[in-house]
Amino acid sequence: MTITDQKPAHNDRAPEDRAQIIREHFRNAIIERRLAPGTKLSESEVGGLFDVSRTVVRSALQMLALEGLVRSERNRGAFVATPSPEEARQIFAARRLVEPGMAAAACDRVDPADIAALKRHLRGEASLMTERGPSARRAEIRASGEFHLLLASVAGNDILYRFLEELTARSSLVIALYGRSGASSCGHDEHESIVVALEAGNAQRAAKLMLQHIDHIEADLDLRLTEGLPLSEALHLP
Amino acid sequence: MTITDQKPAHNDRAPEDRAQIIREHFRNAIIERRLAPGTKLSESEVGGLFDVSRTVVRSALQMLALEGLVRSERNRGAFVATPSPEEARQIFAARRLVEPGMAAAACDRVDPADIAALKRHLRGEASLMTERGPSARRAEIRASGEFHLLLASVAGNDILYRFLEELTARSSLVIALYGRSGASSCGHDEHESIVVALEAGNAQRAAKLMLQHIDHIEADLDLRLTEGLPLSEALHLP
DNA sequence: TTGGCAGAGATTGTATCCAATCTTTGCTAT
DNA sequence: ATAGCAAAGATTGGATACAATCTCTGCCAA
Repeated sequence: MTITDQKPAHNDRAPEDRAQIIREHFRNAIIERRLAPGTKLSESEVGGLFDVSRTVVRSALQMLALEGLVRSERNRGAFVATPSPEEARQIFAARRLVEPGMAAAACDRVDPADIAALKRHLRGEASLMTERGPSARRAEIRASGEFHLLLASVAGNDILYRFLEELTARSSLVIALYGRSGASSCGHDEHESIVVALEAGNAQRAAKLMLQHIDHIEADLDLRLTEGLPLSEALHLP
Repeated sequence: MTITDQKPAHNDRAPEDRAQIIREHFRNAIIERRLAPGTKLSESEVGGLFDVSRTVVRSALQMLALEGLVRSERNRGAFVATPSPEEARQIFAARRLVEPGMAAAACDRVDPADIAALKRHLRGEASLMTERGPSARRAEIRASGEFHLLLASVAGNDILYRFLEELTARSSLVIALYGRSGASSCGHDEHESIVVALEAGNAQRAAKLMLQHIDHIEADLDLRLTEGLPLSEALHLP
């Protein structure tokens, strides 16, 4: 897998902030696992692909580094992040801390239009699960994370939304590295039951289901592998 | 108040990442309210003060913008952020969601050395409260936020620590704008009682006290003032 | 054969230069 | 006198050029 998989942005109607556009392209590529952890992101190469100078590429890479999606080493370059098992644990600990309360908050503010949007999303997830092929798989991974973001937007807190954007994206990296079953589709009906709780206005139940859901995602990980072997991280390099 | 209050970094033993150094200087200046919300941060001027090119200043400002401490307007420049009342509410909502659980987590992982560090911090806060002068006030504001960060480091989750760094810094801006009593010292004994709960290993009580503490900080704010008057934000400019 | 060293090539870090945009100032016409 | 407009100045956005650092390759010696 190389960064050449990345489609260049055609800037015909986007005169504003090209760095942001590049950032989003990489974000999507990382979430959908078209870019493997550890992939080198050369400034010149990226600049060539998007037809911009290194200046704007550096800006995009800096944003991605602050989000934890990219690891940037001085005088060495930028690489798609490879979260350690410890980092993975912290990511899910943060999600366990934030998301149940957020689901409860969403429950208090949800309106019929939100419910409709959530159900529409569930139908999309379901139809993706029936499709075959790697493209559908990618879309499924992506949709699974977006459910959590949709919930965050219902809760109506931009700051938490941004935080969860970071956490879900990094979770995708973690699942790519340590996921056992490969597909993270296991949780679809859990999404569904959370929406049911939301529709019923049962905040406590929504929070509890969300906590269980996160636990299930984390339970599918195998974080033992490189445990206590700091040098083994390097062995992941192709 | 101008950005000239900022002391330049002498880079004699810091050959690495000057942008990071500049970022931290601004972070501290904003937290300690030496830089007022809305202050213009001109790239040339900052570059002159730190004796670096605009390139590295831009990098620092971009980091600060992503943290929410600086608002960056295209072709206009960067300004110290002026959080809206709604933004302030979201910041404290996020803190209410995160910090009680974090206090509980800290309770489970705390060791005697942590307790000692926390008590040392409390003594520092107490002694600052007795001192007079704006310098002591600044240090007090800063120390008050650092208590929460200290707790986050006890909880041992780097990701939450970074998130809370952002939230406490932005809270400082909010208090500068909407704080009623000016001094945020009101909460010192609350810090103390949280440490007591921690020492007793009572996680539930620590969480409850933390929630109350955040509520008290927020209760000192007056968020009505500019409510519903979008244009009044501009009137804050000197 | 293996270890180390040196130099070439490649890549990042920073400064500077030019273009685009905004702001201000001063003039003109109503 | 005031509103509108235009040109000059200032500031940011982006590209390029140069410096610093790293990596890789090949040679030499043990």
